[in-house]
Amino acid sequence: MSKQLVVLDTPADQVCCPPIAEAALDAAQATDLARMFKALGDPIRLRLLSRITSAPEGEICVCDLTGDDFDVTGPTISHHLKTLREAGLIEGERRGTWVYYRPVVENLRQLAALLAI
Amino acid sequence: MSKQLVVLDTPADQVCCPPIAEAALDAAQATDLARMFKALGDPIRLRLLSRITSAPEGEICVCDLTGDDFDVTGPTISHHLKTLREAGLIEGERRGTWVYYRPVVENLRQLAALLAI
DNA sequence: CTCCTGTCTAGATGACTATCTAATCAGCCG
DNA sequence: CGGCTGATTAGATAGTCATCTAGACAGGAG
Repeated sequence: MSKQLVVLDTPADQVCCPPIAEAALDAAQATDLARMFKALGDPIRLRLLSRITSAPEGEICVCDLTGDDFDVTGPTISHHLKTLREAGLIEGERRGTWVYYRPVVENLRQLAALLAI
Repeated sequence: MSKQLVVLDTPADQVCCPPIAEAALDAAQATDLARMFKALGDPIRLRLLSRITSAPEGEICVCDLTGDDFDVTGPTISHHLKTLREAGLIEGERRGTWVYYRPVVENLRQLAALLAI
């Protein structure tokens, strides 16, 4: 089995929807959107996302995320990054030795718009 | 043990924070905020919140949420409402026979602001 | 008071998740 | 190639969660 390490998987693209206060979500929309919110529902992932979105260059090296700031092991960080990636909130790219992550802005904006009251 | 059914519990008041893209969240802020996002991370809760926030009167009777739209039992709906309530996203009040829920607007707005990019 | 309806709590169960250690893959350097 | 570092995957385990059924509580009607 030749499973490759594919960092750039393209997931959950373009979900939808007006603000939740305007029209009731249907089940299918809710399922997609809940996947994204669920990914935000962990303190470590939220901090990772914050570090990624606030990176000055628009992206950040994983090597800058595995420092002592988060007191979990490297594989755990990697697991959380994968969760954020599969939710469509970030995307990653390997360049030589290092892997860089950046936010998927339109999906983050969509979540923000959804909560606008 | 005289545990009363208190629908109006006051939880998680006023958490904080500039947009995640402006400054990295610290661990304490992330914990509070993740609790709210986690509550949004379930399709049924997201739909419930949508129904509540989009209710024409600004609130909605639980009896209007336990219909056939959601194919889970009444207690499960009740459980999800409790989760949303304890996360500080909605608040409820009994008036006679019925219980009404309404959104906690400032907390929803806070989440939206947090995701602004 | 007694019955009925609406809503919630309690307890059980199966599924999922966060975390770890160990192992693997990718790329660089000598 | 052989070894080194960065990052991910695999597999195990303990804890959490969504859901159900059964039972309890609140309030109104007879």
